[in-house]
Amino acid sequence: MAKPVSGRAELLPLLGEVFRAHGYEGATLSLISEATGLGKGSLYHFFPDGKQQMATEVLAEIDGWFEVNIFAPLRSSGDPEAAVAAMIEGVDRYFRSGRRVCLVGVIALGASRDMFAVQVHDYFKRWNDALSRLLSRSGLGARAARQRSTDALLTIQGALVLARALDDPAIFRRALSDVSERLLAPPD
Amino acid sequence: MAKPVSGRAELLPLLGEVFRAHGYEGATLSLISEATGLGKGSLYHFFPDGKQQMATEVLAEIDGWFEVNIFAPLRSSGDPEAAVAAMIEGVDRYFRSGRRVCLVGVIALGASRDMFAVQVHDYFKRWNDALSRLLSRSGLGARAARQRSTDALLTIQGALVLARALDDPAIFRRALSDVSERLLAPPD
DNA sequence: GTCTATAAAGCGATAGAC
DNA sequence: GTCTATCGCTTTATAGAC
Repeated sequence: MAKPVSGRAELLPLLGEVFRAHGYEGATLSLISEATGLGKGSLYHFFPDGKQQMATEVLAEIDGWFEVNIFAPLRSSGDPEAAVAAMIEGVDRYFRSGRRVCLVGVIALGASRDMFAVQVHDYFKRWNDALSRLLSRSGLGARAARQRSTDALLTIQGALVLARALDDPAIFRRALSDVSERLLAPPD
Repeated sequence: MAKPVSGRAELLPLLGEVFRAHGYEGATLSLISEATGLGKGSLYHFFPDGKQQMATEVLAEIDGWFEVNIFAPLRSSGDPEAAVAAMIEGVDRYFRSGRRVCLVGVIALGASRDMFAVQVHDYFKRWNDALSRLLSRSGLGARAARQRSTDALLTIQGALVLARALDDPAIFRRALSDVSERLLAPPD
């Protein structure tokens, strides 16, 4: 039983870690209650629609974090090298160098994908759009830019899977460095 | 309710699809019963240790399929180009061009990873070893071979995640073609 | 806003008839 | 080998006291 929690803003990150660790199906109200120090009554006070609302709001909070810290800088930058470097560093910190899993990816793979299909789709689409447009602005053709951007996103997701499967965070850091290199390579 | 099933050999693939679609936690005995057309009594006749045994045997069957169709050919081939092409084609067929998810990856991301840690770790390690040794035999340095091999595995996993998240199987096929190219590129 | 108590349904697993 | 019935427990969710 952790320390009780005052506001909804403090609540969402704790909920996020439970969903990350157990997936949507595996995240029981008991686990959530234990992680937050709040009884079920209190949880339903904050989230009248229950578990689904909790996950929806957690996804929205994650989306908001990436919007501010990753997507927006990508959109407003005129310097591809600096922007890519900043994205890589932000991603490395967010995923704790491969020791933290991507909740959006976890949900994308599971049965709960249908329930959150729009949020999952949007998160990756907006990331992909922001990144590929940055590459386009830097002189790359639209198709090549889109291709490199998609490759970057999928490499990050795959690195999280493999790093966890092999219990080797170095896989993630190495993949991030590869991503950076491929993103900034001269046009083919 | 699907048609009843006679032997254990017919049972495992059906179980596999349920675990794939719902994850370990989400795969309830009711869903399994429905998918196989077998009552719980029959399921426990085949798998006395219940759900955990089912998943263990499904993972073992998947591992066996990859051992025969992917890993072994990689180990015995002297022709890297042909071997990589055969691997890519086998992977494309197995994952139905990105429309089917990787159960080992799904479990690696979830809370049930600890329960199946050895099987998950072994699957990827043996794949990685077989592939990186093939590249070494073809003249690549051991470090570069290992690096390219890891990159290939993680790209496949990430492509499955992103293809599902964006509901776009083309992402998977394109990623496979990239993997093939990077695997067979001349030494840096 | 937090709690306890509880409802109703579903869970994994078992027993025993056939 | 398959089934139904059932056990004991946990699940999500609600009600109502404080």
